[in-house]
Amino acid sequence: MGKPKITDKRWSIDLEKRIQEEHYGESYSSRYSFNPNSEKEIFVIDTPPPYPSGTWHIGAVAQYSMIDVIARSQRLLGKEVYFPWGVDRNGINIEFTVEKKTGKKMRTFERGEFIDLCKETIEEYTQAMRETACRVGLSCSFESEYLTDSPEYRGVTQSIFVDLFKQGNIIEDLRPNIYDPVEGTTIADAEVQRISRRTKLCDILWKTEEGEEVVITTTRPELICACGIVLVHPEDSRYAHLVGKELILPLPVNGRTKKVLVSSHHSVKMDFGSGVLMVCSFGDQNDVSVFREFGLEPFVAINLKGEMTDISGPLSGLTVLDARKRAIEILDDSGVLSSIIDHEQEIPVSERGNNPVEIILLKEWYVRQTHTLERMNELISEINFIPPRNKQFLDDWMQNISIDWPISRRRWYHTEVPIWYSEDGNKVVVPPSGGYVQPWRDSPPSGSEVLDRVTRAKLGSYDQLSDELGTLTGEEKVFDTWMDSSNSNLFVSGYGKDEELFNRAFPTALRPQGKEIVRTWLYYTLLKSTLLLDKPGFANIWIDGLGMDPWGRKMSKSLGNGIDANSVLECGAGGRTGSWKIKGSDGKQVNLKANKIGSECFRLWKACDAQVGDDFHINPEEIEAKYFGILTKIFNVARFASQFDVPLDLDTVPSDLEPEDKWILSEFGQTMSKVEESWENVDIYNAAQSIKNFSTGVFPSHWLEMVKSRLYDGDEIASWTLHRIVRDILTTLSPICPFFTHYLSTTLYGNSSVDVREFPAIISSDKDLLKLTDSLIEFNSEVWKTKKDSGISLNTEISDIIIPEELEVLTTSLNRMHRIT
RNA sequence: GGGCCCGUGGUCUAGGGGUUAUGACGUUGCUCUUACAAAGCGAAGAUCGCAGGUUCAAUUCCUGCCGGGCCCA
Repeated sequence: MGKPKITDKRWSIDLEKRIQEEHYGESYSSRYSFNPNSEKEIFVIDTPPPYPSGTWHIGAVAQYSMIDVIARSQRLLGKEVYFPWGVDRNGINIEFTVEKKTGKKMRTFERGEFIDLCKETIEEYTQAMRETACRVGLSCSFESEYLTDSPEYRGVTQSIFVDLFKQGNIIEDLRPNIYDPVEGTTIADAEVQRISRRTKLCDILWKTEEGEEVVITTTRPELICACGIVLVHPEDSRYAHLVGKELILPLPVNGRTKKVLVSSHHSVKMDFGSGVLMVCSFGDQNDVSVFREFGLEPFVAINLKGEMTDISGPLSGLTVLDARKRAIEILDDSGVLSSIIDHEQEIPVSERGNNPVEIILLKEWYVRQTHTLERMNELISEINFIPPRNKQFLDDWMQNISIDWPISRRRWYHTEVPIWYSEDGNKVVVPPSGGYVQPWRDSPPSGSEVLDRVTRAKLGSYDQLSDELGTLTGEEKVFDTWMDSSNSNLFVSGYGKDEELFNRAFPTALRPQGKEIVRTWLYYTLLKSTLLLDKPGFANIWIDGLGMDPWGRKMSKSLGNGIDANSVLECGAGGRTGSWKIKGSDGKQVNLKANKIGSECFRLWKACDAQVGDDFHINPEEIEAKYFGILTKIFNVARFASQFDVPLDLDTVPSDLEPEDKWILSEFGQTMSKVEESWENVDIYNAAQSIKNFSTGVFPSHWLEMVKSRLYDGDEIASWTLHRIVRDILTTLSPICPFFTHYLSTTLYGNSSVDVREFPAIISSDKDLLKLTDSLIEFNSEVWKTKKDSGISLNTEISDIIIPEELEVLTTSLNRMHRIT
């Protein structure tokens, strides 16, 4: 026994930062890097590459820190873990940022210049994001960082496109697509959001050829020129006589018939407005399916700039909104506007630009998906979902898929569609796999292939046939960013570059992600695995809930309830406290304050406070109040232990353990089996709870109190038991609190618990001894209570205490502990 | 309009057909006992959202309703 080796009085954020800085030094990559040639079981985690956009959302950081817990716990179980660090940098977000910064729209730039600007800008954000990643303690392979806008990553996306194209699973076609006219690009179903908005609901008088008046209710009078059919419900007796007749369009049109047929269809809502529906190409998805069902030729009413075409007569050249106003004026002037009322309506907008979208006919590239859903479901059924119920999000989404996935976009800072067209348009040139091409400014590289554009039959090599193709046109369009993101599991598992690794590592061991991107990232990734390899993409899929504000609402800018990740992680550093102003549920501002949180407390909170898959409330005040004390407690247990000499051999169990030592080792054994099982099942919550309960509960309160006098007497057996348990607690807690346990274990034992690659051996689990626990706790409480009630301090001697029969084996220690005479 | 999740002491939360329902924070009383007052040891505090149903037995299963949230149309 001597002075405590641990000199700090308690855990602090400054100490945490000091350890962190040391940790991310030279030893870092040897600690956590991935060895693909390892004999151990390979465990590849397909981490979600975050998108750098200024600040990193606290909910996402919380989620990410739990992925780190999984990575570290799998290492502890002896697996060779690849925890990649990727950054998603393609996409319209960074284009918006650059547009905002420069005050100029993308298309006013030269394309190459704009791309360079995007790259520079995103680089700054990438750096900040990496710092936060380190601050929260991620044990990623930062040294092999991948960027989705790198030539290497984009090259993989492009070769997968070529493979799928040759297979026939990628096609080009002229179809109605969802289009964002402001940003000038097609978007996919998954990128559409709905917002509530006030619109004008117009009742318009139409006339049959015979002059009978019919009221049609619509929010889109400007689309009358694109009307292909008018529908009533088949059971609506009010309008049965109209079916088969023709109505005259109430607005002038250009270059099309002025009459449309009335028919019946079950999709019509009888009680909406007049119950008569005009179907135009294309107001919404229903219109698309009606046009398809009735075999109607669509009219092109809106062009790529979002302006009305010639067909709209007097509205021609106006934007959709202006055209709507003008249409209402014209209808009013001609006396056919019977009423106009304000109406609350959900309208579809683009997720990225928040612009109302239109459905227009466009020639785009598609990944075929409707034909393969059944096979996909079969493969998905082989995957383990954590928690199982969150598979529902995927099932729901897949049930509603009815059209192919449009993958081409008319933007710039994305991966280019790697294809060139021959002068006659009948042949295409695709690049060899491995490289990255930019067809809008490059010629096809040597080794490219020439294919028939329709049949995809190989016609020969580009090197031989280049003279016969005429002037090539490079594709100008780019890919949906999900086309890149959905290769992440292939990319990190070695697809196309390390076949041996890929065979061992695929299906990828784990896909961790939030439930909000099931319909995009998860779905598209699984689609690719099915089409390309006919395999399930993953062994396990871990779907976590979302970080919500302290009152259970989604954090968003408009609600003013967001919390910045760094403000929580830095809370308490250098004596600074944290303070957050958040709008409460009643709309009033609420002030939250905390003195110290940091990464270790933050991670402990997330691990202990929410079952995976549930949405979690983030309240910094609560994080500190509930979890900092636990760190203090464990810190002090370690500090207490540090005043007793560490036995030379902690691995060999002494033969002369006292009964109380055997008992606590059994209790500990039970905890450890539960923790090991939880780590194996990727069950962070139960692992965390078990460690926490043991190390702040029965271990210090009962066992430690019982053996204190033995320890002070220099009893080596008690000291062995103490150090063995403390060492193993630190080891098993290290996935959750890596810096905290690193510091304590290094100081006490000279080895860091974050370097352990084998789960600690379980010493004992004697069922008979475990039975003692309840009566021991009860007995101790009674003695403490008795002393308290009689107003004597705990170290005062007491007599007349009878030790229960079942605790007889512990008599000596209990007598010394309570000073029973 | 549809789907999914949730509703357990003041707050957050575990659990799950069957003896007095888990834990934490907060509240409160006592205690600076050779690790720990940024702590310890006690205490109080819950008709498990409401109404039905199944059952010998429901907080747990079922139905409906109410409330909150997320997603989709």
